Amino acid sequence: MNITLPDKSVRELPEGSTGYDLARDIGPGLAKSAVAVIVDGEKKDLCDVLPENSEVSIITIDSDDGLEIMRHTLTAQVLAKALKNLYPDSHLAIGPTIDDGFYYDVETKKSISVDDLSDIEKEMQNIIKSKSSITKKLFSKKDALKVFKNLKEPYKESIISESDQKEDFQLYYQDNDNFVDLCRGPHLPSLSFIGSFKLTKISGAYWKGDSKNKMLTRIYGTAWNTEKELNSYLTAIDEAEKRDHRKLGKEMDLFHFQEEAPGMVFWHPYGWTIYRQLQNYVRERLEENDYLEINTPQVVDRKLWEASGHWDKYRENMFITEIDEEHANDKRVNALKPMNCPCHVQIYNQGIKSYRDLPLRYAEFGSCHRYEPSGTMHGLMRVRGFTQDDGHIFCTENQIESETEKFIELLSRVYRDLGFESFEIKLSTRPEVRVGSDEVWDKAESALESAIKNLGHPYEIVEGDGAFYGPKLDFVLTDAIGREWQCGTFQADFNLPERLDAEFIGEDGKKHHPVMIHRAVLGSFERFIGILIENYSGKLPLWLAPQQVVVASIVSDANEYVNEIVSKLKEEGIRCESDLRNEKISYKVREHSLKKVPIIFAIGKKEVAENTVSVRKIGNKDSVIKPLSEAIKEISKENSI
RNA sequence: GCUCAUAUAGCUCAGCGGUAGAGCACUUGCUUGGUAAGUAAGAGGUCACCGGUUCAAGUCCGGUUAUGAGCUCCA
Repeated sequence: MNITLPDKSVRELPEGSTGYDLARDIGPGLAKSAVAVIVDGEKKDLCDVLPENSEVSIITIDSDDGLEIMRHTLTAQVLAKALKNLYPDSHLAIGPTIDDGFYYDVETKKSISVDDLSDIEKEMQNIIKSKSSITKKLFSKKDALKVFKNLKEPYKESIISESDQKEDFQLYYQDNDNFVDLCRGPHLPSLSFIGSFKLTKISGAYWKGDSKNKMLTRIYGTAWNTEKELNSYLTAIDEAEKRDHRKLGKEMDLFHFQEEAPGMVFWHPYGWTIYRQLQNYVRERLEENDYLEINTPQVVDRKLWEASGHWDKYRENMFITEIDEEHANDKRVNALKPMNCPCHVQIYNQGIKSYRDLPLRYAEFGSCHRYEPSGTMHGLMRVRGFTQDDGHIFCTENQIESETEKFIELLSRVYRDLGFESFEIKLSTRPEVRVGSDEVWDKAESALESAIKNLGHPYEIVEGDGAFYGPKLDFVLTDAIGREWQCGTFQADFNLPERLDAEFIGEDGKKHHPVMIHRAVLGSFERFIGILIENYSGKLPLWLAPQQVVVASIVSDANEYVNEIVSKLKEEGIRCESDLRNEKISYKVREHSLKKVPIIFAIGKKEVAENTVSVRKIGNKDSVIKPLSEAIKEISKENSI
């Protein structure tokens, strides 16, 4: 039979040849490192018989596909077997690969904890030492079910019985052993290909990801071809932990949380300075873009939430308050606003609006509260009390496109200024359940899409992921270590203006409902500041840094000059402090460097005599001596963006 | 909300049945030192909260709250 290789060359092999035979035919080196094959685009085991006239490429252990297969074999054949050896009464569920590693879900009688991981690792090493080869057999549905019924593996049974497949269930075996795993494969031909690995964490996970189902134990691990790669991965994880905003927030004295107000931020002076800088910056951009800043109540009667539909659909996420009878004659039920939109419509609804008033852009730094489930909170990233850089644009259908363009331009400017050079756009289109006619949806979706196209920005369409009230754009930025954060959003809404009776008088003299666009660039100040801290590892750009300059004396004779410098810097609007403590300069430098102060002035006898400053910038080991006036000029320049 | 873990001095952590410990930070003394930790002394804790076991509980057990890692959720 003839097999076509990736370079289009054709090889002739005897009937019934396998991927391994092909590899051996090409060369002994390849045969040694081959772990699987891709047959007509599908990954197959090396032991599978190749079909006539197929296109085949060989996966070697050192390729990305090879690594993934190794991780897969490690979890399904080694971790699973180790678990069965150590906990014979456990039931195996599934064991897929993920980025950088793998996990296995298992149900155990006795709960497994992190302390058990090293024992499990040891058992895995024992299994790997056997260097067993892995073989597979094909079973019919009926026979496969029988096998797993005998093995008392209900999850495997359920996978098989729910499959549409009738024949060819693949069961994998190791030498001289009764361990069996059901798997779509492919697997390594032998355990000798397993590289370096480490079990990393343990947690619960619902069977099939459904919170109604039983919770299983999930064991996570990471695996690499070499010890070196494993170590550099583990180091990278440590580095990421070092920039955790919760840790840096404590070290830099930015904010804290406490038990009495879970999920609500206590902003310290330095943290609040960052917040204010960011807010001032956004406010300037909003003013440039013809937004009108407003402010609306935080505690609002349930009647409004009933009218907006939130009471029905969102109540379990709302903080509800009751006013006690001592304080009010009739008992009222209020809710802390989880969103600003209904309140913005109330402002829109004051007075009659004409088509000439549109588009009307309201913006609010809206303080919102949402009762997030307890397990979902995470530092500044997911909180219960937060402030959105929220805005609502009331416009006609015809104005959606130009408003979209204007918004994307605003957002790109903001992200660029904040240090995020690129972002992705996701366009979510109509879901199954929705309000509004198809005609309106057609119009809105194409308005959003052509706005992005006009600006030449790449985008991705997510079919059916729009809200029930309209299509939306999501903006995802990438941080310094490659993580993605969905921050900006732009959502057309055909529902709320109608529900809350927002109207305008059109050119035809008749009343119409405007389209309402919900939009945010940062999303929430709290979360965005968390992202900024992590992106910069706490070393914020000068204009955002809470303390911009610390002026530290080297000898106490310089104290007077230090105070003079501080007041001059303050006159220039530079945030600075003096450090006159009775400590050595290296001690002061170390301390302020750890607090990520961007600029340290060290002032000794020489500087006093020459009216200069010794400037040390964060990240630099060297300092530069320059005249005070020059130093101030440079900092002021860098400070204005 | 679910699973597992954690909660001891301002911070980072040790102690794991016999009436609290380290390093750093803090205060004071000495030191005036040139770019990432000068030195000595001192002060600082209802061991998250509530209950139980025990002659005796940070220490063992149960509950509550918060936090962490995941899962689920984020109209």
